[in-house]
Amino acid sequence: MSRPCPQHQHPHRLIQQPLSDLTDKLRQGELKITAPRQAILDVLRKHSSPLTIKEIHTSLGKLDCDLATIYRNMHTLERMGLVRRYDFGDGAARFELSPEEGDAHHHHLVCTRCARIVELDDCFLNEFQDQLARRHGFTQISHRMEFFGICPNCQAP
Amino acid sequence: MSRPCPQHQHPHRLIQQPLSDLTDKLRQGELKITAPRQAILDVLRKHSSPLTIKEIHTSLGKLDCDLATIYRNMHTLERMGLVRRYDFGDGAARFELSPEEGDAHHHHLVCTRCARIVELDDCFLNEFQDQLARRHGFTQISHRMEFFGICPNCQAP
DNA sequence: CTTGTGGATGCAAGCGATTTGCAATCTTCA
DNA sequence: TGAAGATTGCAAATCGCTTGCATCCACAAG
Repeated sequence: MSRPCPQHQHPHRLIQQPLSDLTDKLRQGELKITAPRQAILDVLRKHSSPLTIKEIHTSLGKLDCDLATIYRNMHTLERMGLVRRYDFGDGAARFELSPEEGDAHHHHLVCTRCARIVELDDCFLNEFQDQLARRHGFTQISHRMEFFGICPNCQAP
Repeated sequence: MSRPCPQHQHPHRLIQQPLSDLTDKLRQGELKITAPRQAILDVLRKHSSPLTIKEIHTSLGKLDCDLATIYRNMHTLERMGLVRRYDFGDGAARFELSPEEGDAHHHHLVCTRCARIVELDDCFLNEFQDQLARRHGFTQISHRMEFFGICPNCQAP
């Protein structure tokens, strides 16, 4: 569903080797392995919570690539299913590495004071979405859901 | 919680008359009753689904006030609790009149093709939020949740 | 190892939504 | 009616993000 062009299989991809590394997945998606690309994935690997483009950019440090490059890459990686996009409603998209194949997606609990992010368990909305589909005749139902609050550290003493 | 300056009660507000009209609520919030303000509320009253700033602006028709005025007013009205802000992820905030006092808030099911919006029933997340609060020590938990899909009319025949 | 080709990048300009500074205007209460 | 402060209009600025274009680089074919 998020894998592009399955009909244009290149020879080396017919060998179904285990794809343990993100680099392999890049190759599998016909993407060139470039320095910015690898660096971005490294940054995401090092962080557990979703990062904004700006945060990714500063985390890149010495490999100071253009913001446009990061924006373009996030689109590409998202289209490939390697990263997941979140929207916490503050106007800046956030990205994190997709959960391992087969894992359900999850949601977040965000502290509105310090921006600390708690990753919640698997999503429980599948059944509800099925209900919605039946009741309203919609197909391909998806959702966005995030929780906000004030974390223990930020509550007045 | 969203009512500002309760200590500066003006005489006429001490008479607890029923506030049937939004105009009264404006007055109660120490807001001046201006033409743009009334017109914006009229527009929202006439529409059942959330409107973007642009939609509000064109709906205003002959009372063609500045976009900045609408933006500023939406902030003010939101802060007063008179309107509610929604974010469907397309980069434009949407607003609708707050549900009547005591009514639970609701969520939306948005068609990603024609933008048709189905208003869903009362929200069922209160209990889950309480769990979150207990488990993670957060307070004042709120959430955003919207559903997306393809409505019956937009599905290929 | 050299090379051709298309994808990828950097740079700068552009875009849409939203915000803000400021002077002029209007609502409201005394 | 008049003063004080809120509100508006206008224009410029911001912010996140996108795009056009020339250059560059990864990579596989020779």
